Amino acid sequence: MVGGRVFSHASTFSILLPKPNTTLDPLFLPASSSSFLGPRSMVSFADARGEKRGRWTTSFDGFDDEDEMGEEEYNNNNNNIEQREKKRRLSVEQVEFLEKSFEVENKLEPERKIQLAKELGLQPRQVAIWFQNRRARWKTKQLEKDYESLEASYSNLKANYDNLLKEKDKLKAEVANLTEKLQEQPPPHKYILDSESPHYTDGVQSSLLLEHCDSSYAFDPDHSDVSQDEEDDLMRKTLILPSIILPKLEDVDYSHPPESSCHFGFAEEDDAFWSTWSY
DNA sequence: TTGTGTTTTATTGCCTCC
DNA sequence: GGAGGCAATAAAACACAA
Repeated sequence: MVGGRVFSHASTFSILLPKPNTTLDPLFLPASSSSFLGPRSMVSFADARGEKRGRWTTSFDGFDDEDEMGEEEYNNNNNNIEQREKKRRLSVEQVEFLEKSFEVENKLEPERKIQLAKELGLQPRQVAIWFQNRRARWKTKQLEKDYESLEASYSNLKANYDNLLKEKDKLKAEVANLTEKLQEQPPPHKYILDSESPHYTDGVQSSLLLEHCDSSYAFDPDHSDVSQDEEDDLMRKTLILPSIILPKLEDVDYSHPPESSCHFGFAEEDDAFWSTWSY
C-alpha cells in the first residue's frame, strides 16, 4: 500500500465538529441528540427521493448560512459552485460510530438508518451508502481471507500428497528389491511330474509334501512373472503327486505306521510323525 | 510540488423481493 | 412498480515518494 488514508483530515474537520457522544448505542440512537452534526459532513439532497434511475442527486444546498459552515467555506460556497459539489468525507467520529454500528449489524433497517442519520447529521441515503460500501469492503476482505485459507489448505494437502508419493516409490523399490532376491534363490525342491499322467491324484495327499517345497515361492501371490495358467500348471506339478508314488488316501491304512519300505517319499525322520499316530 | 497509488464517497444499472 | 441490495465505476480526498 503506497497511499492509504489515516484520517489526517480529521484535524481539519474536527474544528467544526462537536465532541461525539460516546455513550450512544450505535444500534439504537436517541433521536434527540445530534452529536455528530457538522457542516463538513452535511450533504443535502435536492430531493430525498430522486428520479427513477438517478435515485439520488447530490447538492450542497444544505448549507443554509455562514454560521453552519464557517466563513471560508461559506465564501467558497458562494464563489465556486463546482467546489461546493465536491464530496465530503465523513469525520473520524462519524466513521467510528458507523463502524461500531456495522459491527453490531451489517444490514440496515429503515428505522435504524433514520436514527443513525439523525444522530450523525447525515442524510439517510449517506448512511445507506456507507453501509453498502462497508459491506463491499467486508466482502473483499472476506474473500482475501478465504483465499488465504484455501491456499494454506492446498499447500498442506500437496505436501501430504508429495510425502505419500515418496513413500509409494520407496515401497515400490523395496518390492522390486525383494522380488529380485527371490528370483536369485535356487529353485525350490519340487516333485515335477507330468500332470497328464494316468495316476494323477487329488490334492489332499499331495499336501503332505508341502513341507518339502519352498512354499514361499510356490505361493508367492506377487510372482507376477508367471501367468495364471502357468501358475496353475506349476501348482499341479509341484503339489500333486501321482498315485504311482502316493497311494490314494482311501488306500492307506492309518491304523498303524507304514512300513519302512513305504514312506510315501518322506525321509526317515518323518517316522516320528507316525510314532505319534494313534486312534 | 507533482505524479501516482490507495481509499472513500457517491452514482448508475441491474436484479430481486414484496 | 417501488424499495433496496449489489457490482462496477467515477471522482474526490488523501498519502507518500521523488
